[in-house]
Amino acid sequence: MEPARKEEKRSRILAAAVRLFAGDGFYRTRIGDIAKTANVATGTVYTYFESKEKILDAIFEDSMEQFLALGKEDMAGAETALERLQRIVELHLTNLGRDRELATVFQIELRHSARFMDVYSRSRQLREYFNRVAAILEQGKEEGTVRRDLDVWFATKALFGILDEAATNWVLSDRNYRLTSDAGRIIDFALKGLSAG
Amino acid sequence: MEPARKEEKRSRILAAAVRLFAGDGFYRTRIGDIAKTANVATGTVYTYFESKEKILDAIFEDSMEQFLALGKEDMAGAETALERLQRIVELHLTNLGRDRELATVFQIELRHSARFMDVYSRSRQLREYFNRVAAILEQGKEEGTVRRDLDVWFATKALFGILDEAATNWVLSDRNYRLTSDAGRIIDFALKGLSAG
Amino acid sequence: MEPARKEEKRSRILAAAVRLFAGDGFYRTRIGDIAKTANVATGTVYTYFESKEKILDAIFEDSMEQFLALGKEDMAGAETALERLQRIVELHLTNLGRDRELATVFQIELRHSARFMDVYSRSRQLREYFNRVAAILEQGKEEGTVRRDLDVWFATKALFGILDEAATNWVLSDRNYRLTSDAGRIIDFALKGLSAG
Amino acid sequence: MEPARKEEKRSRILAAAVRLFAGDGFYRTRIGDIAKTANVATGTVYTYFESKEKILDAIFEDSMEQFLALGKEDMAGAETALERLQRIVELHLTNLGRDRELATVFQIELRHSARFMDVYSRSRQLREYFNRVAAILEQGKEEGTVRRDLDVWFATKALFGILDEAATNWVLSDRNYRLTSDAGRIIDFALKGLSAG
DNA sequence: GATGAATGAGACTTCATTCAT
DNA sequence: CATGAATGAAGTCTCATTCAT
Repeated sequence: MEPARKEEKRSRILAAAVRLFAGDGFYRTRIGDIAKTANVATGTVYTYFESKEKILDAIFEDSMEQFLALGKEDMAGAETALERLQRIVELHLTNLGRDRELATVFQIELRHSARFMDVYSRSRQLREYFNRVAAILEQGKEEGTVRRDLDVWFATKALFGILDEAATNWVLSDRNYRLTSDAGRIIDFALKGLSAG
Repeated sequence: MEPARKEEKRSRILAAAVRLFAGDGFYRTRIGDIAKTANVATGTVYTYFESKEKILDAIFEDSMEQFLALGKEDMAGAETALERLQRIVELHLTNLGRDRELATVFQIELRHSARFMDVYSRSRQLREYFNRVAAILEQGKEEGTVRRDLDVWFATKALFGILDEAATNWVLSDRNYRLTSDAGRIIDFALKGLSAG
Repeated sequence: MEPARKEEKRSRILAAAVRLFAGDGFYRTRIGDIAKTANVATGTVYTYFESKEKILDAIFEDSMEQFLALGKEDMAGAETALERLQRIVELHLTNLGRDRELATVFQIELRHSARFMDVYSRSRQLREYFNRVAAILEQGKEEGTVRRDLDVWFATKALFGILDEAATNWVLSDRNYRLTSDAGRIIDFALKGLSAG
Repeated sequence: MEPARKEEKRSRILAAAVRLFAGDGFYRTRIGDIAKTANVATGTVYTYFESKEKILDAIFEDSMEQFLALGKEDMAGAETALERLQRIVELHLTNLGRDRELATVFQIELRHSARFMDVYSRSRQLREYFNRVAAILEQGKEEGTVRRDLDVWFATKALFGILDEAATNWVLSDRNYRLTSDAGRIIDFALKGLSAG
């Protein structure tokens, strides 16, 4: 089979998995159902993925890779740290907000167990993402737009926590709003904090 | 059997479940193992809990209840919004930081699936917690220590996101630090934000 | 506890068992439910009966005993074989038709497995019953009202088969009719058969 | 897998189930034992049957279908109602008498509970059987060989009751006789009844 | 490479029975 | 005698994975 068709089949399996994981959860989704949804035979899934867990891994990796690539493009015109921060926040939200099912997998299904969490939190891609945010904050310090005494690594995690909470809330929400609509408030909070001073 | 002994057995089962859920994950933990760890027979677990999921529910509810009760006591001496905020942040971290296994269950195992997440995120206790934080921020607005234009509900969630991320990082971390040591940075970040201005 | 109260408790358990066996079937009925229905504790059931199966046995035996006793009384005025036959058929139907739940247990639940069937079919009481019917038929032969060439034992079983089928049909029927209303047709069929000659 | 091999495997499972249900009873037979006896893995049973109860259903349906088909063939040469009656009685007994284990399942295991009984007694196949017998009796009325005042439907059930009782007795009997040997007595009884007149 | 029937280990839950109180 | 919490063996069904075709 030519590579293009193979790749296409792999994608179909991955797409089916996202759909089903989001709907029924990782543990309740059966490989057979993924196969059926992807219009392949059960055994075929194993031609593309070693195990059910590896499918989850692949969803994470593929999506992160794509997200990081998008990030590179998207950052092109942004110069100042604040512009860049705004961009990266918007990208984070746009990216997750584009596909609720994928977002569900990211916000919930990828966090099944300590083992999973551990693997993902140590992943090259997530570290790369954190490094980019941290770099922006460092740049801000140099520019004088970010306060000198800020613990950059801590702030990076804090920002991630806020974005993550926003995304999870969106995924679980009954209301029908766009996730990106949170961008402004997130930036505002992150920059100025709560205090009146 | 006198109530005290019954209660004690229930606690033993719950404690065993926390230990095992934290170690092996919810799905990989067998009821039989919980029973063995709690020194009761398998069937006994079902005298106290309808199902494995109900055990998870009970861990959540008991711990949240205790946390909320603690919150009430602990807030006693705190008058100003900022004092109270400080207290509640410390309480959140102290409470989770006290027991790494329980924290693991809270930060990871309780987030198994959209269904679970949904149930927990809509729980009376979590809402009560959010309401308390929101009330503090409102108080701050009245005192003039919190800026007027702040979206209180959003800020509550953002703060929770930061605390949650800190807790999850602590749970997954190899380093041996006290979770409460993050309190200062969290307060600092939450109050002042990133920006230099 | 005085004997009367003991006996009464035993009866309550038996009555509860009949009700539940008829409704849910023997295997699906739990001892605990029988106890609850009888207003005693689970363990108490075991003071009166060795096991769940023994409860079934007791239902069979008690009811058969009562039926046979009734038979003796009831037969009093009947002299001729045909009168007696008529009486015994009516008694069979009246007795089962009186209590649909007990009838359900007799027609269905007592026939659970070859082992059960075997035990009941060899029971002293059932044999006694068959003997009485056979005796009536023998009497009929002597009187000249029953044909000489009849295989009495076979005819006894055949008659029982007809009664049994009628009872089972009644138990399973949706229609609301009295089981005794079959008596006439049964006697008619048994006496004259199908044939026109 | 070609259909023939699939069908063969299904049959093996069914045959194993008949053997074990007859020997140990439905409730005491484990799916794992059926599988072992049929030389397949436990899970394989579930490829062919949804549940243990469905296996029992399949035994009933397959056997009844075969019985009805046999009935059609066998009736070919019989013209008069009495010939046909004779044939159908013989067929009933031959069919059950051919395989004691299958007969045990039919006479005992299929009658587990009111629910089961209900389902089977309302089955298309059993009704078809009753209809055939009833049609024969009607034919007899027209021919003048069956008495005009006979309640045909009742007589059908009565005849079935006699056959059923004979079959059950055979299944439970220690003596080693052929079930068909009851045919003559059944016909005799059914035609002429008990009475001397 | 693709298929999907077969595998069989595994786990939750049930419930008859026991026994300390 | 009565209680009912505790026991733990048992069994159905599931499903990730394999492999012969």
